Amino acid sequence: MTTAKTTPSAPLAPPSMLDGLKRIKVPKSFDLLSEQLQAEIMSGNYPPGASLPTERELVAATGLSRGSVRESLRMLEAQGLLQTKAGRYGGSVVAAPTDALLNRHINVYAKGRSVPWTALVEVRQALEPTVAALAARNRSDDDLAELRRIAGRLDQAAANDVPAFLDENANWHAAIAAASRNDLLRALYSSVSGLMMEASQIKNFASEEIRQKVMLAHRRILDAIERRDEDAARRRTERDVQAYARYLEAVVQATGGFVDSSDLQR
Amino acid sequence: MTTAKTTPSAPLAPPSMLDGLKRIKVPKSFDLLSEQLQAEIMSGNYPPGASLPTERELVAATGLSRGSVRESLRMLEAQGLLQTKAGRYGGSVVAAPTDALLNRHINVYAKGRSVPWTALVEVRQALEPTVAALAARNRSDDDLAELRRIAGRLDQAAANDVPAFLDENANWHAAIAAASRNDLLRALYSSVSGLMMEASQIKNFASEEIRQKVMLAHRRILDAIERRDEDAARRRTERDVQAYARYLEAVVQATGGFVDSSDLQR
DNA sequence: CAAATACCTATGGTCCAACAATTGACCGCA
DNA sequence: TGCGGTCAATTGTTGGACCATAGGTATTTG
Repeated sequence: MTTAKTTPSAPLAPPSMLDGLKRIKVPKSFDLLSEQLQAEIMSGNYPPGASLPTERELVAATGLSRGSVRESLRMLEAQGLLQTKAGRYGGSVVAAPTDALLNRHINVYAKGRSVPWTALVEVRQALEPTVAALAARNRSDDDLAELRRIAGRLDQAAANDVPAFLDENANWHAAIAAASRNDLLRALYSSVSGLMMEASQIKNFASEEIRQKVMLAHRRILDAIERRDEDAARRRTERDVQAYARYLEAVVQATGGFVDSSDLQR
Repeated sequence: MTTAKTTPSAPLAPPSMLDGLKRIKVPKSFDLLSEQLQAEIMSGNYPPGASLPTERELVAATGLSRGSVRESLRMLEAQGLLQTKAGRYGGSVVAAPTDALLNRHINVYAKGRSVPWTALVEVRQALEPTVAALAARNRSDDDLAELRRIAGRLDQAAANDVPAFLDENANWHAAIAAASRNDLLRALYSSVSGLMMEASQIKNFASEEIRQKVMLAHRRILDAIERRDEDAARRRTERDVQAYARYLEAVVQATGGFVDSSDLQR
């Protein structure tokens, strides 16, 4: 090393060899393989249903050990990209990511970051009016029939059966989301909605009065969806969601505490 | 076996032993462990930063082999719940799920399911007005300064530097999302927004005229955010997003084709 | 001939043991 | 005090072996 390194009196600004260097991350073998496989799959060369090579073939192709190969496969499996079957003619098959998987990941994110309850309400506030509007636009007759059935069961349960009411309410939201005919929107909305429901149950949110209001609100929205009136569906949902948000705020004020998702943790 | 099994003339309705049985799914060891660890982490007993037992301790505690334990850890790592370091005093520590991870999962979902471009637009249409409104409500002075800087660079790039323009536009959206002070909303919006940007780039969407309109729209929204005018921010964003959607529809009509996310796949 | 049955075997699932690579802490020296 | 080397615990990776699973196929059976 030259003495210039530490002498402050160096005549020229010493061009350090360090300049061209950045943080070096040593990749792990299983990371490399899993990224490679993921790229391959997402490139479209392996559509859902396509079979991956067997573990032993991957071992031969990559030069890695079977353990490392398996760790890579587990990573893709955890992301919902793969599904693995044992036995002869088994193996790993490319899978279409499911709503349930995305739901889990959103759950992990929300709980892991302790996303406050208010934030969930805000996201719902953003999504639900559009969901309703799209449902009004794209619903099928079957969707409508299903919504009617759920609304009926909701009416029945509203009077005395709180658990059933909450359950049917969840079904209601899921059904509207399905009717919107937008996979991504449905998945996102269902996740957030489910997260909130969970919180509502814990907070014992379904008073008699609330249940009645929810019921009526659903009826009005159902009406708009039936008439395929997008604007009405959107406006009515906006109103309901805002009312809910205000009510929530009042409750938070009343209980004086800050309600966050840690309440969700059993 | 009794002969009654196949005789149709059995006097009584034969109460079959099969009645109480349902489909049995044999669990894999690594699935069991990973679920157990995930439950433990999400229960809050292990907040981000907490250390998990070492692999060999887990082996001792569970009776599984180290390979199975490692496969479990890889699954959690792929979900963003863990981060593992090698070396003495290394090991697995609980991590707070990052936006990047959720982004990846949403990408996997959208591309894996070939979510059409129009669906992305719809989700954006749902999220962006609320994002803008919340940004107007919750922005800090630093947020505002950052937005101003980006708007300035956007103006500069609009005339001739399309790549820089697209880049700064992405920054703009990210900055607004950050100013909304809602982690989940920010993560969801950034993901969807990024997905759309990618598509826009490929479709060569940034004509001179469009760039000018985008610039003006941003200026108007920036103004509303500066004045902390939630309603204005929401309304203006709604208008812009709708205009964008209509423009998109026109382009789709013109090209005559159906544009879906498979265009994103290289 | 048809149906039930018994193998057959390729594939993932699991375990074990060993060694390599990594990395923070510790210690000794100048 | 600061620097460098050593140490040791922990993950990373490999190889091999055997078990469990499950679809196909041949065989037996009626």
